[in-house]
Amino acid sequence: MSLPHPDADQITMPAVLAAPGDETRLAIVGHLSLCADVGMVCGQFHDLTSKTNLTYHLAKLREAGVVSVTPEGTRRRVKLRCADLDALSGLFRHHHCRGGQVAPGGVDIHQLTCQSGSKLVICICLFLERCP
Amino acid sequence: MSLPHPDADQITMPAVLAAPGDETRLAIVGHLSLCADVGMVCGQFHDLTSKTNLTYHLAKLREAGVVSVTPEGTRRRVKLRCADLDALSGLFRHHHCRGGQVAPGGVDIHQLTCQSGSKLVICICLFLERCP
DNA sequence: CCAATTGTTCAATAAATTTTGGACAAGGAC
DNA sequence: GTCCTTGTCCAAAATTTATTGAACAATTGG
Repeated sequence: MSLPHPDADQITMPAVLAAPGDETRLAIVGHLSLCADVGMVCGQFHDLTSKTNLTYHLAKLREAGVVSVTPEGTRRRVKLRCADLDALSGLFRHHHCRGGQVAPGGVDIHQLTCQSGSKLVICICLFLERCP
Repeated sequence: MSLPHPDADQITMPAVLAAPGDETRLAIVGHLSLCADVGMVCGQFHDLTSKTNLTYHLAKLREAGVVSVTPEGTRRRVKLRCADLDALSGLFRHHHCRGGQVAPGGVDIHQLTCQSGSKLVICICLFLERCP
């Protein structure tokens, strides 16, 4: 039975950026980024934290849409949702650039709205490829 | 009198990524990213949270090395440390790519060490420009 | 069917983080 | 010098997050 994951259009940049804002989850994402194609099974993270805590943190990452978790017998395979996150990032860059009339002080960032109609997405440009 | 800021070589990727892992600080960084050249003064964030809480969150971002805070009379100007963060990001990409022999399962990410000798930096590749 | 393995659930606990509001400090304007 | 504005400090409270370990569930292998 598959686990609940947010649809691609339900993934928001704040949630995606907030999810790794914890040392354990950051380490998990770091490991996964090195083998994005095949992912990893839960057992491979046991040196990071306890089994129980791992369950907790992987749920956080799954619920944020950062990873997908797929049962494989008694194991579960975890992968970064690269395609969805790339799409989110790309979509965001597109809109951020469009809205990118930067004025000193209070730019109304509410004008930055994703095309998909998802919740307001706020950028951390320094982590993303900047507009040319 | 200037406020204490970490030197550029004391800024670590985990701290930089973790600092915006809070809705309020994420919003602050989002605002700042839209006017990176001139930054903003504290008063411009008052619609985000209370003055006291703002003091707390800006201290968090300053201590992580994400922003610089400069007194200007009774006001304080906050700016993203773009140059330092770009340097961190660039340095990290350089080393991540060098170390980037990706094997399924347990890649020893401890081999990924910043040239500057700062603490181990773990990448969230999906947020950074990928290696060609 | 039983044992082993993997991972989850649960409630409780601990730790960390965020928020609060009044008092306070520093700089600027008059 | 006084008043105003901006932002800080402080301790306490509230909220959130992370961790724990035993019991449990599902799958696999024999």
